[in-house]
Amino acid sequence: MLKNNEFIDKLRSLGLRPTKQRLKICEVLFNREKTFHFTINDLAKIISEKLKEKISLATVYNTVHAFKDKGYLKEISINSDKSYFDTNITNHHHFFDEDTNQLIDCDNDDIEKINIKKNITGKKINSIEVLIKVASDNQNQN
Amino acid sequence: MLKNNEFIDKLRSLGLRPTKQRLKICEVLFNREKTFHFTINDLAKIISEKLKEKISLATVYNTVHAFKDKGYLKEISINSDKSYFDTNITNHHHFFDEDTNQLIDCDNDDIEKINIKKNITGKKINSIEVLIKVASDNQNQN
DNA sequence: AAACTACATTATAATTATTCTAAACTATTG
DNA sequence: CAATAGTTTAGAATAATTATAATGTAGTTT
Repeated sequence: MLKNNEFIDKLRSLGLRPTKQRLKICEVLFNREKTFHFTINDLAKIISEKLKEKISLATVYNTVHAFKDKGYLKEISINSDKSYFDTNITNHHHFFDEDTNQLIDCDNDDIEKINIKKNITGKKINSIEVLIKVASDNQNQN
Repeated sequence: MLKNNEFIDKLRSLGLRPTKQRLKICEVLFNREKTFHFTINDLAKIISEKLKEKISLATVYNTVHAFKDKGYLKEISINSDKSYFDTNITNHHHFFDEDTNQLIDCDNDDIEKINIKKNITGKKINSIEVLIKVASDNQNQN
């Protein structure tokens, strides 16, 4: 359970002012056992249900994007009409359960190192993301 | 250069009626040397510029989704406000150039086989997609 | 601590991507 | 060629996200 002061320091170190709203959002996002995968809408819903005072949807968007830009959150590549974010900012990959539309972290140790033999000239690799789509192991699968 | 008859046969084999609109879209998508990465909007623009007769945007959506559902197109997972599609339906991976927002096919031989040691129980793996984000190789990179 | 300034928050409007609707149209089958 | 099931269409509807511009607040200066 992180303390408020820790969030204040963290935000300051990122060059973000520790406002009331941002601290609340930190609590919701980072006071968890497991990493958290969410859409802006998920987050807004949690906030509006848990918290007495409301936070404007625009602020939720602003905050999530500020956190992402500063590397405090990670955006995940799945094809979806919404954007997914992840509180786990370490290099890791994902399973995507097509039955339930759920994202599941994939331990880095569970995938053998990915070796890219050829790169685009003049470019450096910023990230390598693997998305493993899974579905229930039945017949008549599409 | 594929002939109209080939598209007609292909569509029939997929259980899709070969309509005038679908055949035009086939020409735009599949009469190319290289595989083609596009958004619906890209495609709609090409159609409206190249073709005399217009195709309704709804039809472009319908067609692309029909093609995708039948496995004649592939949808690519990148984080974006739009969906990207690919005329290359074989198993392959992508580079995403963050400078230009361009998708580039990654030859399967250019990535060593990806070994997943642990899977989700009761689920089968439908696909493994790797997205390698690259950007220009300068200092002061974010 | 008052005043200042740059950054944040807010409600709302605007925009963008996509899906829905229901009427008109057309490919296929008998 | 008539019937019908699948398609196309324009436009409305929805959903996610971004822009706007006024108000508020954190951090700094005096």
